[in-house]
Amino acid sequence: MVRVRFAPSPTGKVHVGSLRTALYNYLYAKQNNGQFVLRLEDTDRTRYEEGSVDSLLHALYQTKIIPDEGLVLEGNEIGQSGEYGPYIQSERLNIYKKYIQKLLDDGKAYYCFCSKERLDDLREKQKQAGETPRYDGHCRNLSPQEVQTKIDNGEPYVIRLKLPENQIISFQDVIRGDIAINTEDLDDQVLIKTDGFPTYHFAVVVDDHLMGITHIIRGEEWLPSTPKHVYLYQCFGWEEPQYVHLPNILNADHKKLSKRQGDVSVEDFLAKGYLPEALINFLALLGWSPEGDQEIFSLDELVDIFEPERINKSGAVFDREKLNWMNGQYIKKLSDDEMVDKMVPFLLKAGEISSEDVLNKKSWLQKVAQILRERIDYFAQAPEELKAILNPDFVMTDTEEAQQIMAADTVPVLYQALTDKIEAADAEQWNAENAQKMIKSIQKEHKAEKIKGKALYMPIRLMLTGEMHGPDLALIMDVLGKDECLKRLRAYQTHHSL
RNA sequence: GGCCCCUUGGUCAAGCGGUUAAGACACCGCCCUUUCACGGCGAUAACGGGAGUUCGAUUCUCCCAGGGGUCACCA
Repeated sequence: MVRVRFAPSPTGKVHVGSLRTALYNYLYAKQNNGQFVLRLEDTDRTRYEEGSVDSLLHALYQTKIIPDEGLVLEGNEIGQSGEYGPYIQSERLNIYKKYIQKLLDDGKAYYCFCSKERLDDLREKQKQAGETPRYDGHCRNLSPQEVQTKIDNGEPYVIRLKLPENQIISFQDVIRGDIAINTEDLDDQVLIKTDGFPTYHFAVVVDDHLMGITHIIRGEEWLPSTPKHVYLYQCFGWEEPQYVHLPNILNADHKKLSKRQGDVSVEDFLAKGYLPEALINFLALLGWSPEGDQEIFSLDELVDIFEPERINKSGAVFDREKLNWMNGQYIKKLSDDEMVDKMVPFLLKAGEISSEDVLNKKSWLQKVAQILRERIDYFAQAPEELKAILNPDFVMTDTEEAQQIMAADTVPVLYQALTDKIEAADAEQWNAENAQKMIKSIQKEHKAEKIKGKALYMPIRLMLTGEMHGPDLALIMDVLGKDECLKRLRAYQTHHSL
């Protein structure tokens, strides 16, 4: 039975790198009919951020990386489900107490009364001497009596792991193979802090074992401390899990992707109108690739073809361009209704449409959405893309080229012809097809003036939208409607006295 | 600095001793087209370096270099 877990800390919004870790865990669990557990590692109360559990759950549920066990969403409430709870580490303090006692009894851990000042001082001296900062074992061999006296005196203490000297600890990583580290290069890690909370290194081992976790799929930054975890498993006589250390996700500068450099949280990407499916698809292929050339995969397909053995060893740069492309692929496949649903919030927020429009102009919105579909990578681009069409108070582009086009002596003729046609048009029959016919008929009727091609379309485009570029003119006219077209034409005329 | 991990085009990557070293994104060019976008076609572009092993190394071994991670009572 495969059991995996995703165990983030509630320290803010969920990072896309974390989402990838969660995804790989999820994929592996699903393809093996195992369980995907969500546990909260909240042993550092100083870093706790309000609301992060909420955003964690929502990020996971929106992207469909839904936990089978542990922290789950029950309706809109956060709950815990499963037989191995509690799944929040701060609720498991008594459990850690029990297991640390066993370590203490076996002489595998010891009390340490060193003050923060002494430790800082020590570290500083070691650094200056060019040595690797490391605990010097000051309290390693205190007698039970000394320990008892200090505890009775109320001296604060931590409990440290008593690492054996000069011993090789080795383990297997599914991606990287054999890894061996000498305990001389490791520190007597603090297991229990002064406040009685466990550190990550202790809690993770106890919990993973107690929760029956078989595979630990996590970020590469944990690789150097894994020997400590392995040693703890050995101390307890527990079966070690399989380790899978994922390569980092990098910035363009090849540094670890960090919050300092733009948006990196799942929430940010979704808020920009990236589709959850696309984000998942992109993340899945960052650091892993299946056989073959296919690149667009649903979550279910990913479950089928995921192979941890094919995960790459080296870090992968998070390429926004490729994500944009992929998201665009997903947008192109959206239905009209889905397009409208996704697009509307962004247009509303930008004030390009009103909530009345949303209620009353469904088919109109669908036309707008169709125009939009092939033109954006993510929905936050929608207002800008549609601005020239939706905003009646657009500003005319004043490039030299545009001015030249509008200075042509065919423009007044064209203006008049178009205005006449539109006025004569049946508002009931107003659509893209008829708009196109209108333009074509102008071309036919003004062969003599050579009003065709660019000289025909570009002035119309400029008069109606103020822009030289944009969607098909007939589509624009359709969306604008008869009255708005006339209004814009006349506005142009009054401003430029044709 | 110690330790650990990594190293194929700008980016993601395939490759697992013998290949004209895939494919995708980006970039550039052409086509489609009233413009832009979409789409289609095409071009440029890579095995970090040095020793081995081998008939033959991108692929195996070692060394070096470069990059990253980690050295907390943070995870």
